[in-house]
Amino acid sequence: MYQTMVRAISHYTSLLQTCINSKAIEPGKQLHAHLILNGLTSHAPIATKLLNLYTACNSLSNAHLVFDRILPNQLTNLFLWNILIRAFAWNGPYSIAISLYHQLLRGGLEPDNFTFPFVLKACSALSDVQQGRIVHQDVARFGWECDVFVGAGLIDMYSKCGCVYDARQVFDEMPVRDVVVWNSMLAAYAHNGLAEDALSLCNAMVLSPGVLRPTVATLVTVVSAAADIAAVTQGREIHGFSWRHGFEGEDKVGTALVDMYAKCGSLTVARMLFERLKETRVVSWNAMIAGYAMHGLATEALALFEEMKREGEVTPDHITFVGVLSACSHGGLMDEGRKFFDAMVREYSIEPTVQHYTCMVDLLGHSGQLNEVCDLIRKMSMKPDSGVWGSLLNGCKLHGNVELGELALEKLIELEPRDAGNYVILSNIYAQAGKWEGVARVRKLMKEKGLKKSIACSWIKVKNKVHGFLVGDLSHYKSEEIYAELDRLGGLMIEAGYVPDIGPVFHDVEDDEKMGMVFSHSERLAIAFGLISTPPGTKLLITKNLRVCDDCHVVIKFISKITEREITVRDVNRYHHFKDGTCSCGDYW
DNA sequence: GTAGGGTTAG
Repeated sequence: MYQTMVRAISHYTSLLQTCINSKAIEPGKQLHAHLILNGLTSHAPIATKLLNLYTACNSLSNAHLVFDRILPNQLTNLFLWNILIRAFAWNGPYSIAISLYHQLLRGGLEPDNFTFPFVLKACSALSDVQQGRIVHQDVARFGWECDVFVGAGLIDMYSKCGCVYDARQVFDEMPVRDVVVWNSMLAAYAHNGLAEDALSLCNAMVLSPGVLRPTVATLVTVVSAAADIAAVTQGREIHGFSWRHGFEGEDKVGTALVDMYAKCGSLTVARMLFERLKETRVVSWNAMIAGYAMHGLATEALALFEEMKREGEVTPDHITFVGVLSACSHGGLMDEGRKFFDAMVREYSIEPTVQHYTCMVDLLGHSGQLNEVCDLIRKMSMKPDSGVWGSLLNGCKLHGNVELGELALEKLIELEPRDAGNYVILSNIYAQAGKWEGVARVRKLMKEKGLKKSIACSWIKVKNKVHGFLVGDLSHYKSEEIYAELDRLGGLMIEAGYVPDIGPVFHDVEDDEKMGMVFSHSERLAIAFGLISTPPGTKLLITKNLRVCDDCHVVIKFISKITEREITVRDVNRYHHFKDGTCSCGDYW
């Protein structure tokens, strides 16, 4: 009798394995029904296969059902728990993974080095750091802190919850770290806006005596960190490093490099690397298209999109269209933008996301079709976010529409009440329209809420050192020469026909700022420093944390002509390439 | 028999 049952179980497990291999859920379900009739579902080998089948086919309610029928004596089988928790941690609902974990503990079982990474993944997916900390305590309680898999899981959990210092603490306390632990920590920095820390940790990793070989993931992470802060020098170093270490054929690294060079303004290099990629993948096309778009090179972006369609090896996805639409938006190509938006929905059956709507609002807003913007916003299937209202507000600023600007700010206050930048834009709209009482009202509102405009700051890298400048900054060791250079250029500019435009800006500055601050805006200081510190003809790259103001934009155009320099300013919104008195944005930003 | 990290937009 016992022999027969063992044979039957082995027979069914192999049948189920066939179903798992081919993800054949229907035959699997028939087998399951058969097994229920024969009372075999509670046997661990069968239950395991059924669980595997349903998780492989993403049929989690069935998996749960199987689990519930497992005999009480099988509930001590940790392996079964682990694969069930894994199923929910990977596919959701994530909260079920967590409640199963607690159920497991209540049943008196001890989680192991497999359980923790799974349940931590569920915490990450929910960004639930409280739950994550509870699990962390359990990790310590059960003595798994030194396990590299568990450690990487903890670092990743803290990182995804935005607690990068907790992640670092876990990292520091690990006695032995493998390459994935390092990669997790690099990613934690990179994804939490600490690109500089990611880059220096990468240096430490490469130099550390453990001789850890970086992996594709290491390089992809740090290249994208360099891209985030437009650190072209470090990006180039990593590029060289990856070539020397045999990663030149790795397309994923290649794509990250395409993105990095594009973000650093070297579009020719980006394109060259793009052409050298071996596989055709949609991410690579997207990176290149978006690269052109962010520099206002709409023609190139759209030509590449057409080429992508012609080659037909990859299908455009929703991110491709964010690139295409933002190319249209930055290039002021109204009709094309509409055409692509329609094509996206009709030909490619891509549901527009809020980003696509933001591009369209930007596009329509720039060309002054503000009523159409309102129609579009009404038609949206989701709640407009701050990006959408912010684009509308910017459109109102460009076209001096006070009423709609007020509406947009109202919505923005609901969504991000502490963002001073929005108030400043509305205040500028009032100022342009000569409505000084409106300016005063906004200022009062900001004061009541205790909001301060964020301090403008610009950076420039000269000889591998980053120099930062605040508005009106006098702290730089070359301050005197910087202001002298600005004075000298100011004279030349006026000769060339420059008329300062400080009207709106005067009403836009902080109360404690003095009139005339516009002459010492941070980007001008950074540019002047760049000019006096580099040989003639050197291109300058400046990064700014806010938008470039109207007057600075005019001034930089003059400077580019007078000094015969190419100047790139990467503001919070886009890139401006100044050359020979014009800007790539076509004065349109 | 189960496991951790990575690229494009915003």
